[in-house]
Amino acid sequence: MCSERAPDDLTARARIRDAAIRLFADRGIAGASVRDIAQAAGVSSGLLRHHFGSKEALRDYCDVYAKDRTDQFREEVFAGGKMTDPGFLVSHSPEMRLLQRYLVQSIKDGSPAASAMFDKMVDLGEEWTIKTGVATRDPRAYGAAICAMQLGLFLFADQLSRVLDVDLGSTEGYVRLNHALIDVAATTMLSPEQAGYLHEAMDRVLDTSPKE
Amino acid sequence: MCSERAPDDLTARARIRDAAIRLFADRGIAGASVRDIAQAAGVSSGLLRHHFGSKEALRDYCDVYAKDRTDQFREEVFAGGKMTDPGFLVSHSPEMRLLQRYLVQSIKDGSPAASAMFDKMVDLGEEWTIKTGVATRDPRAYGAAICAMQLGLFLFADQLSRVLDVDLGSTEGYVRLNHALIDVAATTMLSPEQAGYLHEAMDRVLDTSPKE
DNA sequence: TCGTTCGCTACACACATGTATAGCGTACTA
DNA sequence: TAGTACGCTATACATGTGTGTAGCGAACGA
Repeated sequence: MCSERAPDDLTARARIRDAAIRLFADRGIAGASVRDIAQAAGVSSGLLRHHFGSKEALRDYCDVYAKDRTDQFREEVFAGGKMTDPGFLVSHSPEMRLLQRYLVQSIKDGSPAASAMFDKMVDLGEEWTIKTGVATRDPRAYGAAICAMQLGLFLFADQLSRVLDVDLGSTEGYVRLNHALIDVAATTMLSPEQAGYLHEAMDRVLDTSPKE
Repeated sequence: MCSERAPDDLTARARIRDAAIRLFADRGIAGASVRDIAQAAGVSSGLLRHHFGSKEALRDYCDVYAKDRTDQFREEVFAGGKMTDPGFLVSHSPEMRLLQRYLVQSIKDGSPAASAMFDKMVDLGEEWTIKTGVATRDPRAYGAAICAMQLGLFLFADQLSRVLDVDLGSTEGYVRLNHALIDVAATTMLSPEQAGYLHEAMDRVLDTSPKE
């Protein structure tokens, strides 16, 4: 799709994997059947089983493929000397955007491999929070929250496309949303006074509702 | 659950609705079968059909119920004179938290009623963005983004619970996450210079990749 | 050249799901 | 008191799903 790829990677096995990633990303893991995937890859469903054994095993394979491919792409970008926020850069490639959508679905449904990736994301988010000195008493929860929010965004792509009246899969929609996200990251939605008030309110919640 | 409720609302019909909302919230719309819902409500699946006609109709009923109930709760809170951010307050009630989780699932899967609720959320977000003078050129995208991120958070509750090692369904976990969210809303993740640089980078993306 | 592996298809099995229908008992009413 | 509407169950049907198996043809090595 993007960088060089082994020629024999256009085999049926690779086509199945690509079709699976696309359908999983579009419909969620449970929403894509093995027959749909096989048909999208232009093969029989038996061949899918022949190559991967089961739907779950196919998903595992897609997990490691998506992770490896993403890491590889990230390294290429870094090696290319483009030293801006990697989190933003990675998603500029259509292939990376697809893999990202897939990984979000996979993380949401919670496979071991995907959960491990989420853990790593949160670890990085926590490190970043501490390193940059964000004003929070709970860097881990802070990092986890921004990770989950970032990922959650992808799950509402359809709704966002409708509300913004632009296809978020297109470059135009993608750029428009990212401009907004930059603004979200660069602005503040609560004043320190408001934040303090809300923190106190939350503590009161903890005190007044010990039951449940 | 929370405020007063008509006594005859404990009928099988109501139990089905409550069970549906709970299972839909936990497993997603497609992930909860009518048989599971019926069993959770302690009735036969035939009765579910007798009362609601179809799974889709049941979902529609849950949509309007959740919406009405949320609006009602919000009004009660406002009438009670507690004038803090309603967005936060609403979710302090366990029932409201459940309904919120249900609505997130329903919006994600995109029923007409749920889509209308998302539209309204985005409208409010846009208004708020303009009214408070947030520094963005695209208030609608800004409002839509924060709505989607807020909702998306709920879809990763399991992952967040694992990573933070606390049950997000408990008051303790809920409070901890909300403290972090307040910090996210009160802090800035990008300096104006960084934001400006990224905005320029995004514009360059728009220029350099007209194909696709 | 023969045998074996391998990519691949067709088909079948068991099960879950949404939907549909027949029928039973009770409560209310004319 | 007879009839009827209603709440409710049991069961069946059609379909889609993941999985399993039998078998075919080509390629490749002994």
